[in-house]
Amino acid sequence: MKYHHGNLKEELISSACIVCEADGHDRMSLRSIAKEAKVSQTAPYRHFKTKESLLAEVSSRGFIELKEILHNANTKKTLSTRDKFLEMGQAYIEFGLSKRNTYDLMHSSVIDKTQFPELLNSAVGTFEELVYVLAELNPGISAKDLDIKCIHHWALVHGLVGLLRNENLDASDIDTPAGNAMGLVRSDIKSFLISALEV
Amino acid sequence: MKYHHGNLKEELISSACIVCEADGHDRMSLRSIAKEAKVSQTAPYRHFKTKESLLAEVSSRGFIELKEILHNANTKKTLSTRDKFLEMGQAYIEFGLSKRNTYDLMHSSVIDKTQFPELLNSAVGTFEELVYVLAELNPGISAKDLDIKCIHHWALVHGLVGLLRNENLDASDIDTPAGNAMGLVRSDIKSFLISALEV
DNA sequence: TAATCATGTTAACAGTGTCAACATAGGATG
DNA sequence: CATCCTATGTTGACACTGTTAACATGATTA
Repeated sequence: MKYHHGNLKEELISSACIVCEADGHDRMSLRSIAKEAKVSQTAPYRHFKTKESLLAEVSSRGFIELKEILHNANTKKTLSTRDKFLEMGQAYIEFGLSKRNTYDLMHSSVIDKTQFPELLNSAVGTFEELVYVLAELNPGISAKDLDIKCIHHWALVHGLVGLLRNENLDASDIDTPAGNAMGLVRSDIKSFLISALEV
Repeated sequence: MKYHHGNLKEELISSACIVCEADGHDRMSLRSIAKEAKVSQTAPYRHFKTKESLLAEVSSRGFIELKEILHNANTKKTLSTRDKFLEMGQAYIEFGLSKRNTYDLMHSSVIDKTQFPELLNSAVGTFEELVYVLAELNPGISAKDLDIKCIHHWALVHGLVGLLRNENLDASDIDTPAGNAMGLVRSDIKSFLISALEV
């Protein structure tokens, strides 16, 4: 049996990605993923200074994956620019809903992004993908207005994910206006995006 | 010295509200707030089944406070309906930024809202405040369209809070498009709302 | 007065992140 | 090849966490 693992860092990260999405970042323990890698509970400390820094890596990969997803939506050559934009919006929301816990981590305050430059870059990279398509969609727009438009649309889809993901208002047994509205939107996200983005 | 505290439940809640806002809900320990109330570490369990249920109480109060803030904005009699609506948007965002950690808890997935009916009611109540002003602003709108409009605007301000609060993109030393745009929006939230809400 | 119940207490359990001290594998250096 | 160094692993320990069980006492009610 080898004393050295050989690929521990990578295995810890991918293991953390899986556990984090399965159980949520707050229920993920360093010890459990160390155990899963058949390694002692303190071995991860040779590769990550703290649990937070391992989570930062997981978060970073989340942003990179999201950027790829958005990029794919934005490069479907058969679509018009407007439809690409809509496709991106849908893809974003789908990611937020399907990778629920990872998305949670990505926007969680347990990680101070300013302390992890690599993570900050990944997050910013995601934003850039939105800049591209909005620039194409609004020729001649000023840089400032473009930036603000980006924030606007990013906030909208991000906020919608937050509402659909966390509130659970439509999942409850109680019949409420908010819950019903949420169910309506959830059942036809594309229509909602068309009306909300007004493109 | 009295054996019974007399008002422990209320003191635990208000203490939890303070600690939660100061340190964040994930860094708040039951034991520490029990200690602060000069009571044994298990005393809270006579009033709350779990830590989660205490946090649910904190969250619920957050929603109630937010509802009041929105209601105040919506009843400034000197303002037009449109301005009331804008005022509400600003008030919402200010709450999200100033009561950062409480807002975090309110939208956190550590609490399953469906298990705390009182919390669910508080959350739904906040939504209703938005319904009122939008109904006034859009006379003759169908119930369905009204609901969807609510989701739209709620998602926008909620998403914006999320971006401004968590991303920290503009607080970092790194000069990025996303960071610059965020700074622009943050410095003049009202202008952003006017352009984004298109009212 | 006696009994019951709400509300406190202490002791303990299993689990957590993290650190210090130690051990070894494998590459670099003589 | 022998030696040393460093990266990477180990064990043991610490202080902390939420939570439960068993016990004690204060207040209320029959």
